[in-house]
Amino acid sequence: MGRPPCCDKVGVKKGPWTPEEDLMLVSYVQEHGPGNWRAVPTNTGLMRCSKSCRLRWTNYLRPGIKRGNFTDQEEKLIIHLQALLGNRWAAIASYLPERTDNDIKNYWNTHLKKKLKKMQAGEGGGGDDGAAGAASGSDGGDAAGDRTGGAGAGKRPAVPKGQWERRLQTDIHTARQALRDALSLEPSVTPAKVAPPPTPPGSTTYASSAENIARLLEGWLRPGGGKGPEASGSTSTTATTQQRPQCSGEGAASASASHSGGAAGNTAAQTPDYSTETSKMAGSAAGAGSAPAFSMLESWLLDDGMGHGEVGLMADVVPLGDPSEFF
DNA sequence: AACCAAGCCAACCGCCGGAGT
DNA sequence: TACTCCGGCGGTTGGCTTGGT
Repeated sequence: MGRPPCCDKVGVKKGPWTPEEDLMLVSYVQEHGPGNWRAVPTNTGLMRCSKSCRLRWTNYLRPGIKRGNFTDQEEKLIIHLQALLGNRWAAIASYLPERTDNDIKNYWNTHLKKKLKKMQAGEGGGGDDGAAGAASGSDGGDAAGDRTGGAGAGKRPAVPKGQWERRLQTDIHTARQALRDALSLEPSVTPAKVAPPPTPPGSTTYASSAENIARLLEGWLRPGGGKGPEASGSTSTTATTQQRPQCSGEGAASASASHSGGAAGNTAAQTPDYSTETSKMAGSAAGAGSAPAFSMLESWLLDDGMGHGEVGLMADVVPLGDPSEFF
């Protein structure tokens, strides 16, 4: 009812984030932990909407985020989960702790949708149709969102959150089965077989403090070093896939050590606790690829004992153990 | 070499539910 | 109980990049 906008539109900066802004945000989160986003712009001097800050953090600066290079297994997982859950990207993302819902959503919209369509067009198209089949069974990739909500704008599930979570829990077993099927279709696609994504050049260790981040950014901002500040607009691509993770992920890793629940911790899409991963990630950042993640996936699938309907299973499985196995 | 179209992705927008007062 | 605030989610868009002509 007449709720004011989350931030005044005047004097609020929009558009791509600059490295400086990222730095400010990361530094702030390091100090205070994520959450209380409302206070972020005022406390940091960022001319950004609180929402924008949160988004930037969760989609980009948060530790443990892997960008680009979706593996076959990830693809399959997404396809299956999408078939099961519809366009609940946050829920889907909770099964892929390294991915953000935005990333998954984008990937779905730009790649997977088409892929599935193609597969269906080519029908019978054997190959990986284990996955495709599952997806096509439900909604064929398009308009998937409608399967959930329907009501009104069709934006929300018709069921309240609690119910949705319960439903998700019951879906877990179905999901598992589907995943088992998918993976068993290609038993040869073992972690070892999956070519790890190329190691980003210069990915050594991570910033674990504001200082380090600053140092990283220094190189970043140096005119010679890549695209320079102006390119910040395109924090995208180049800077993104290579340098950014260094500063963001790790820098923030220690930050989240202090994140005391803040905003986190209610739904299935809950973000994992990164508090332990800081240094470990550094070591593994070098060449991990995604293979280990799928070892975890496999063990998750095989571990029938653990599944008492926990939501955010992967999130449970993943960060609590040894994160280094993951990244 | 220049132009155009398609693809991709980061960010924005609006809505909703939960928590707090 | 009613109201407000805040954070989260999914859909959509704008702008940059890449590929084709």
